[in-house]
Amino acid sequence: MKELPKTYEPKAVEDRIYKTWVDNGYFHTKIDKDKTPFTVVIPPPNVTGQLHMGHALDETFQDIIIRTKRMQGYAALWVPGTDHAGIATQIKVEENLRVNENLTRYDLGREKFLERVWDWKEQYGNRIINQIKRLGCSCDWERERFTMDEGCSKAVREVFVNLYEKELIYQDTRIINWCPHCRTALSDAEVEYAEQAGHFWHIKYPIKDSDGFIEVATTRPETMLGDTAVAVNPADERYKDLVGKTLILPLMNTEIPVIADEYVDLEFGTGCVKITPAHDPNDFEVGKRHGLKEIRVLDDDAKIAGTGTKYDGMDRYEARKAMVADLEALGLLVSIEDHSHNVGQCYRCGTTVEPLTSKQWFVKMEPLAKEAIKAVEDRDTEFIPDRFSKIYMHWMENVRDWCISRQLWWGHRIPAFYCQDCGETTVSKTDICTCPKCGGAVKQDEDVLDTWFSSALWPFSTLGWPDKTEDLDYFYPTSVLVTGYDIIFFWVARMIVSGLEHMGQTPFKHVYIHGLVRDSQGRKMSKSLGNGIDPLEMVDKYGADALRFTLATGNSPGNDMRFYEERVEASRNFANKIWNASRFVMLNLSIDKNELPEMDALKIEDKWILHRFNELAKAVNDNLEKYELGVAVQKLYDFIWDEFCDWYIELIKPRFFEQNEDNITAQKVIVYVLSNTLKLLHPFMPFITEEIWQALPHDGESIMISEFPVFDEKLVFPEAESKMNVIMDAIKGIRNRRNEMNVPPSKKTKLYIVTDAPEIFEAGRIFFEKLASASEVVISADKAGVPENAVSVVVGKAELFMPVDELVDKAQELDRLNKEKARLEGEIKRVEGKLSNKGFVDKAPAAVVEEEKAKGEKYKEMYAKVLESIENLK
RNA sequence: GGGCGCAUAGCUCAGCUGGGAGAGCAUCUGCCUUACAAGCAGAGGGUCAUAGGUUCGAGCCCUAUUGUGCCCACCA
Repeated sequence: MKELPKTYEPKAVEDRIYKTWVDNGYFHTKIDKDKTPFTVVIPPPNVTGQLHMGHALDETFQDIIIRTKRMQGYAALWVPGTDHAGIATQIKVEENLRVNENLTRYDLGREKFLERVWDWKEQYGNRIINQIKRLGCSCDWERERFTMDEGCSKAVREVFVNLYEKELIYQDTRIINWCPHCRTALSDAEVEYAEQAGHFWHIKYPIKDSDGFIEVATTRPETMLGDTAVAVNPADERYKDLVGKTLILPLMNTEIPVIADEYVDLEFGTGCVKITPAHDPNDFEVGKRHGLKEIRVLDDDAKIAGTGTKYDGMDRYEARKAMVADLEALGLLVSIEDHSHNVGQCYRCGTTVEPLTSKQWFVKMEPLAKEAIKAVEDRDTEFIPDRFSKIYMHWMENVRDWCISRQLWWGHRIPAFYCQDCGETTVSKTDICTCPKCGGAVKQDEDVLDTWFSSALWPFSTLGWPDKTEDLDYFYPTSVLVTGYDIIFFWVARMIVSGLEHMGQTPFKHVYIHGLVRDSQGRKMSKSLGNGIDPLEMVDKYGADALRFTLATGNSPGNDMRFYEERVEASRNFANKIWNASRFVMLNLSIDKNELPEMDALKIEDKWILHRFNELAKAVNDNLEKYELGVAVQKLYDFIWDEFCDWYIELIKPRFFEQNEDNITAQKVIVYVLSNTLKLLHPFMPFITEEIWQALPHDGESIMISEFPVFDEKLVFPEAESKMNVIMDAIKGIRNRRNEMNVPPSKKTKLYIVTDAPEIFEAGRIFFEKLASASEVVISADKAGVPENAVSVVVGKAELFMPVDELVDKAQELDRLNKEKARLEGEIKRVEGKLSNKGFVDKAPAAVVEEEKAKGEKYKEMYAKVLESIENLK
């Protein structure tokens, strides 16, 4: 047996073990008709950066699930990959270009620029994959995918053409969200709203051929250049006579009508709303209803343009300032109120987005959403926890058409071709050069698709769709999707839509939603705050197992978690505890097979630990089945530390240090329990469990492909359990008593056990010597032999006495006994109260009633003993 | 404006379908006991936010309230 170091050194084992797993092909999942498939597709990390704690959490959960299922005998497939992350990546590369070479993408041109992005993808895509590997993730690397690889690109075009042909994709000029910094359209989901302090400007719009005017209130005076009407509520008595009149639009000096529309709120502002159809979503709708012109006054950089005024060329905020000043000079500015309102911001760069009309491509959502709602209603897909299905439902029910075109270069180019001659639009799965209608030259649409368009296809594009592959047939639909609540709308919802539409089946049975990882103060980890903790740094310092354990523990689905280093340290300590317990086992091992001994040879403590282990196996299986990962791992922790290490190892030490038959039995039991516990723990802490398992007698090549333990009828020993509980309670009672009296462990005392259940205590005789500092154990039915000067401990089924050299302080002893007496009186009263309650006895389950009765008996027994002790003391 | 979380020991959080409140860290006491001081043996500390209700029985279910966080929403 090689000498094992006293502390576990993850660095020395992790890379080596991971390599063996990969080399032996354990991660690669083949189609196996004899097995049930269990499929997980990874939420592909963006190729923009590096692994952060959120990824670590996400990957850890997935790996726990997939490793469990693999050990349970499923054909468990975890498909890895990365996302091209359109805007995010393009911004990064452009930034890089600007800083290093002082160039813009326009300087390079589309083709050259895209080469640069591919270089970036190569570098950072690989980096993040390597980081995932360091966490120990058992992905099938032979199936690694990228959202812009050939297959995924093919899927994207297939979907685009299909939807176009079904008229579910269309092109139209509508009001969209525009990010002037990224210079692209955004979908509604990509806009984040933030409360901002602003103003309400009250402005006079003169009435034509009159010296009267209408007062409008606006938060965005600069858009007034594009006003094409002023609206009032038709029921508003104040303005009834003005409807149909003409106003002179200040600064522009054009004529605009006063119209009546229900949209206007009588109570709000002045009751008169300036209508700017080209720059406000509501006004756009009002404009449609009234046939108003849409006049765009802001260009793609959010500068005033095309108005023919002096404001042309000014930035939107600069123009606002200038215009307010001019209005004031003209005497048309009535007042400025403070007013805070919601402002939309680009989710990538934070720039205030501009609603404006633009020609874009859209997905018609309503018919698709219907199916997606039904799928969740019918529970074809279930959210864990369930409350997220409500959030999903609400979004789906109110979803608007999805703007999918982006004015970027990095992404899937829209497969639409415009004829230069006849103007025909052709949407095609393959590139075309000539117009199918007139034969003229065509030009492909310059724009690319929303990055989420390709992500939406991920569960089936990664399995080979649109080709009818065996993989697709076998592994689709996937089993569970693990992701954070922050991308339910972006991703989960759209995958469900796509899966139903193109595969006719929802893409996953379960959606396991987790929360965000926050810092110790509950703040979101972010680069700008500098409060992020690098998961790789934690792996370096404490090991991947410790990090994984930390992330899996004390966490429940859907809830955020706070992360701080001390927790990883505690996890590392746990790993070390396992290491040392195993070291102890190995240092004392003479057997070379892992097999249970004959049942007849088992001693009480063996039966107890086997029984406890068996209960653990059952619980862990149950919890994992219900995705209660945090509960499962907590139970493993408690079992290993408290029951296996602190009790079982201590209990068998006397046997271990003697070379007899007993010793072999103990060895067999401990090897069995340890190796099987390691199996249960393996999905959570893959490296250390493998390392130890390999060193123990074992069958098979690797713990990761061994069988996951389940409940075993043979290992049910309830009697041994309850007897051990009596013994352990007695030991704890003695320890407690000795500690109270400041008796050092080195000072052994004789122990008298007065009991009417001597067989239990006989079986535990040696434990009292080793674990309760007894120099000698005397078991008897009465107190005849117990010396005068002894302190007592009353436990279930027995009274224990320890003679001490020092004189016992009678007053103190009496005080303690009286307290104990009062406590027991309380307990007895409570139990009797319960048992005399007819409702309880009649309605509570029999087992619960029995339990109460047993407790009552025990307390009464103890009470009698305490009374007796008090008598004796007097 | 609507919806959804959370409120449990000093701190961070578990607590699975209702059957006498738990962990880690922190604090206090004693231990280098031949696996582990990254450890061992003990201890202290909680009217489970508040008020009602259902139930034989509520941290858990229902209602209301307070505090706090998040998501959604076109009030210019």
